Amino acid sequence: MDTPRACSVARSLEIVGERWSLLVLREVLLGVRRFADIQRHTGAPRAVLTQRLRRLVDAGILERRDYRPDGERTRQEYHPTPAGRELQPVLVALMQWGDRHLAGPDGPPVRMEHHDCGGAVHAHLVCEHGHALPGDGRGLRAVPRDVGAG
Amino acid sequence: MDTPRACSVARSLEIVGERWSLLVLREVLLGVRRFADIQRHTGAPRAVLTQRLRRLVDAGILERRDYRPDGERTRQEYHPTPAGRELQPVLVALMQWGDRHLAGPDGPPVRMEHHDCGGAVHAHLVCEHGHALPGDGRGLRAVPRDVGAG
DNA sequence: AAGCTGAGTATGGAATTTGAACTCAGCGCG
DNA sequence: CGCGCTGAGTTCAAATTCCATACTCAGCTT
Repeated sequence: MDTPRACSVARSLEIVGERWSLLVLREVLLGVRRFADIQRHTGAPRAVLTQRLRRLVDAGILERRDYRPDGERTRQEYHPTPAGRELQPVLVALMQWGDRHLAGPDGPPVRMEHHDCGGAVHAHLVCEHGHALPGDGRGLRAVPRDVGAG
Repeated sequence: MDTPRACSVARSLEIVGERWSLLVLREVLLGVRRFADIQRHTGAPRAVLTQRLRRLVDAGILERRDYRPDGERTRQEYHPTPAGRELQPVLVALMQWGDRHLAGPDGPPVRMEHHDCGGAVHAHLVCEHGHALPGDGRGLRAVPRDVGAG
């Protein structure tokens, strides 16, 4: 068998794995809605940003809406869809890894906190029976479903 | 200020955000150690795989070791480091999103389970006081530490 | 009517990616 | 000892993608 492994990680990355995609999503989830602002905050070139936004909209991760600020003409803004919001754990996990391993002398630049209690939020691995797994994934087992004892 | 946002997501993606990097890591975490096998399972071109492996090693995510299978000469194999294992939550989060939103008719191709109890494992958002957040990140608040949005 | 601004398009050169071919080392066989 | 095989890359040209800069277009404000 020399076909690459069938895997949801690969499928997800085909959609959000291109450069800038996750940063665009980060901005939108932070509440930044407009093309120019997203461009400024991410640093993505405009042409690429156009492509990415289109792709994220097509994938059902963002939604493009018209709106009309006072004294301006109709603009477009990008909102997260439910599917887009469900990528939060990916962003939080990436962020906490970066915080741990790549933070500069000033420490993490952004803190994610629980709106209700102010506590720092982390992505944890938990099994359906409520057992917590360590952050390094020890105790985790991958079970392919189309290989082996078929 | 027109500099892009300082953010650990961006920093992490600078290291693991290139094409193939996370798939290579997935393989290594699944126990695939050798160049040719990683190449087969991911589908990455050899030249790119060489680059990515080197970069992951440089970043302290993988470690390259020599070993000697019976009847063969010395080979190299790639092992995850602790920092590499700490990316598990990222992979699990990506996988669960793909499972939910991109699974084909056969359902998810791989299942992550808790070695001790067999229960399905998920990446959850939890605050330090033990409060669980919903998977779509509602109740999550980002607090920048050096930038004001207005 | 002209100017300004947000949201893109157009464009051409630089950087990456790709697949296919090539290299190199060393073990097992004869 | 020389030969072929295999794993782990390296080289190379073509295709793709990325990037910076310049250009367009709509419509509100003056």
